[in-house]
Amino acid sequence: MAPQDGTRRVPRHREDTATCEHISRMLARISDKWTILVVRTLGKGPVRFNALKREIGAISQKMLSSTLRDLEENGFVTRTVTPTIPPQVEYALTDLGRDFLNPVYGLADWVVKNSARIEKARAVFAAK
Amino acid sequence: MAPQDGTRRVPRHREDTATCEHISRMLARISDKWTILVVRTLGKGPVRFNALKREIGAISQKMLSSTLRDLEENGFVTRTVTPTIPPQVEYALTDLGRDFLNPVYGLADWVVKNSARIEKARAVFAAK
DNA sequence: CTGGATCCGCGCGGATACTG
DNA sequence: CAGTATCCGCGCGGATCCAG
Repeated sequence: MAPQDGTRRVPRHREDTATCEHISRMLARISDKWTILVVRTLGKGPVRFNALKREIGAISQKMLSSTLRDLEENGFVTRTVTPTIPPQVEYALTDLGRDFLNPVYGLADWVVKNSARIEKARAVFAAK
Repeated sequence: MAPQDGTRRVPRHREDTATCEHISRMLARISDKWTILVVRTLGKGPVRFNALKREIGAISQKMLSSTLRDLEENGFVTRTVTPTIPPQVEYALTDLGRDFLNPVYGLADWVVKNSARIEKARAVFAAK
């Protein structure tokens, strides 16, 4: 990602518009207010539905199930049902899901490292 | 971002919930359907309002101006007005904005490289 | 315990008209 | 040219109720 050669570190124009929209859709998919929190919690290991809900806290059951369904649909999460009584459902990250965490954390690290700069910029702007 | 030591490449639990929500907010900010497209276009160099609009094509002027205002507020973009007649307004990325492109492209690259895996997973899920 | 079904308020984003 | 103002439809997400 970082430049290995001597060129400027300004990212050049790499992808066409169609690809860029594809990326936008992907970003929209992961930034729907809950996905990151869910994926991060699943990163700690397989969890059952209500444990997951308790861990996250603020999420409604509707949003949790729909978020998990999306993640499953995209191949980031597996859903394994044990048909006991009461039923038991465990969610876990797939290899793809764990792999996905790398670029996401790359972005997360950037946000953490630069939040001061952003806050400062926001303060400057607010003082206009 | 990639592990330099010998540990597993599975991302560990690094941030607390507050930080994670901060990141989610940041992600929401950049994935609002237009931000990536705008930032990417600005990455090619300073552009004036209507040129930007023409370049992107599908965006409405309301969304373009509000997207630009958000980017300016967060310190990713500068807005320079030349009070001629007719007026002239140029938008350009700041250092922070260009720097931000790095993790974004990191994620973009991942999406490009793994879109086949995702599409395949979606196909498998659709066949359920 | 694990959700689906339904209702509803709110905000995003598009369309249109107008201004300096 | 570079926007602001207004209206409006639609979908996200919360709350609640119900089912296997």
